[in-house]
Amino acid sequence: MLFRQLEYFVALARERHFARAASACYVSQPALSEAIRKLEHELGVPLVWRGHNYEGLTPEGERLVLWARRILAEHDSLKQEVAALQTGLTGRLRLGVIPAASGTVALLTDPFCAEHPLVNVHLETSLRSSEIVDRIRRFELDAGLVYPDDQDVSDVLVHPLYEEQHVLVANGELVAGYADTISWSDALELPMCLLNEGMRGRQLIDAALAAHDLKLTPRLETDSFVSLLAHVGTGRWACIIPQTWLRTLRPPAGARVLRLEAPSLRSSIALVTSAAEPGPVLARALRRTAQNAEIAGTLGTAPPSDE
Amino acid sequence: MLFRQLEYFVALARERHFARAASACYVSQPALSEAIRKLEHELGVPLVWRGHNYEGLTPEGERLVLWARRILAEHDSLKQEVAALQTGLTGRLRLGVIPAASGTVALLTDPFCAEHPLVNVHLETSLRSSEIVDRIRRFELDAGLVYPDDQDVSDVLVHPLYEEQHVLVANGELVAGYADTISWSDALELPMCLLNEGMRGRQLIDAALAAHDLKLTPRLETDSFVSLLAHVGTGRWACIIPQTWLRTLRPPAGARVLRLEAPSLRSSIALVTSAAEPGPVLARALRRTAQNAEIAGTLGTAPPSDE
DNA sequence: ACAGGCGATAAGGGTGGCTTATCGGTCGGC
DNA sequence: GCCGACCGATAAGCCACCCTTATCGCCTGT
Repeated sequence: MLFRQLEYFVALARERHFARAASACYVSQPALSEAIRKLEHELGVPLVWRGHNYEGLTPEGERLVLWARRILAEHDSLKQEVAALQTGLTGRLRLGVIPAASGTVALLTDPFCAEHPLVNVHLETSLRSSEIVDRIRRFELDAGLVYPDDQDVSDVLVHPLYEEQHVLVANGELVAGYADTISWSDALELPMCLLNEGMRGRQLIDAALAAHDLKLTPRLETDSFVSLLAHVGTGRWACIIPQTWLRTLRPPAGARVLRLEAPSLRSSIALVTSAAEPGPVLARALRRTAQNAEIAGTLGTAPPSDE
Repeated sequence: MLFRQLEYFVALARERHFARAASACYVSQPALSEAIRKLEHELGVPLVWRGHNYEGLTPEGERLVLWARRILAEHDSLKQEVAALQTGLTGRLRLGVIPAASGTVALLTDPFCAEHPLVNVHLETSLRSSEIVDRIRRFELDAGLVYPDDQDVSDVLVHPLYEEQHVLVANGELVAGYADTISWSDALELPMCLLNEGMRGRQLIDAALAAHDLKLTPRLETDSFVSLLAHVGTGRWACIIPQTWLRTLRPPAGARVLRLEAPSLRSSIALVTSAAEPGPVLARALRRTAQNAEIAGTLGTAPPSDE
């Protein structure tokens, strides 16, 4: 059995299409077809349901693809680790980040890159926590920043980094009557833009409101924190975002930041990595960086000022 | 990189000799030499110190061999698991057993073989606990029965099975004056044969005696429980062995079994398996058997009678 | 000095995997 | 109902890789 066959097989499981999988592996379609056939022959089991199209994996195939992904991941880890012994860490760190942490991730990646100048970091910042954890399990990502709550964290290592606390951001004139705090019910009176209902950051807000028997129907919904702040920047909108956003990015000109009355919204952000032992060097190095980076300290000292 | 290259490399690390490693892999010596060379070229690091003889592995090589063993073990696990889905469990379960448990191991292997008739079980019963654990870490054994005390059990799963308690076995005439108990100091008066000083079962006895400021210099030492009992069978010797031996094997004709006065010698026996996740199917199945087999119950009910 | 052991090198041969070209079969659109 | 597009299997040829045997260079022990 060859590593190449396992790569082809994993590609096929991912692409669900022989020709696409072949092209993803930079080989011709017959080459991939035959490799799969050889694999099936060697194991003595059909791995793929063969209709006239690809029709999914057999139970044996489903089982094999888990092992294959693991073995290929360890194959990568092996190469990276050996390479690290001579030149220091190299290679690519694939990091999945929930949008809420797309600003704070720099507090992690920046010291990491400083420590390991030869490592290439690839970020994906539009993923949901569950997608990130799944892809770490499939060894398609090395690590992720997620909301660990409500996640199935079996088979992954969870390393809490900091707690985010939500604040209201609005143009100074819209909230002229408030010192540095605003009640939830007053907040509802403002022209509000929020994240989409499918997003966890929004669900946190909805849940907090529901606890007060309040409900918010924002005039504008978006999938991006940046566009939230951009709307605030027009002077006619308010939004609710994690305060951590304002420590790493400056609030729009003219905007003020108000704390929301208790119960404040808190949700923890964690670094997750595969629990496979000993796992890829890069993930280990990232965990080490996270321990040293004092991220909670950097973010948690004081709420951002609105000067 | 091919699985075959990793196999060759692991064989070389084990045999410490190119020609022997090649022969162990059923290939010619140049084939193995070139495969290693290719591996080094591919990784861009020397893996083997090249003098005129084999001179050990470089740091990178030491690191690689750990990964290689792991990957090859997972490769095996993969094949076994896929095969198990169609025909039930098959393959070979490699089990390392300390001599003290070479009788009781049947309580585990027997139900296991009954449950999984297609599995071939290979026992090695002359290993020390530390050797067993090391070889499990190197994926050369699937599981073992060991004394978990004093062992470094990182990277392995430990599953306690039962406690052994030592008893004295001697011909009836030698111990005619005793009911069913004998003191340690009286025991010293008997012509005693014991295990070698290097063996854990002997060290337990020496430690217990040392606690009473006693010391035993047996007339005869051996590395085998069977030969101990054989000497007892002559009628002129006494020995001290775990009682569990007498539940699975009958004591010699004419022999009597006496409990030793407090503090009784107790030492636990555990099943250990690799902690690699999810690990080989066979090891998982063996753990399941161990849970169901009620071994402690079977052995611990009452001390063996000497009828 | 010489023999023997060890690992590297050389030359040749066979297998296996990759390529392009083509086929058989199914499905969707007109 | 037919035609075309798409999908995966098959065919034939080629190349590369890996294994073999034979030999060499070097060191070591006697």
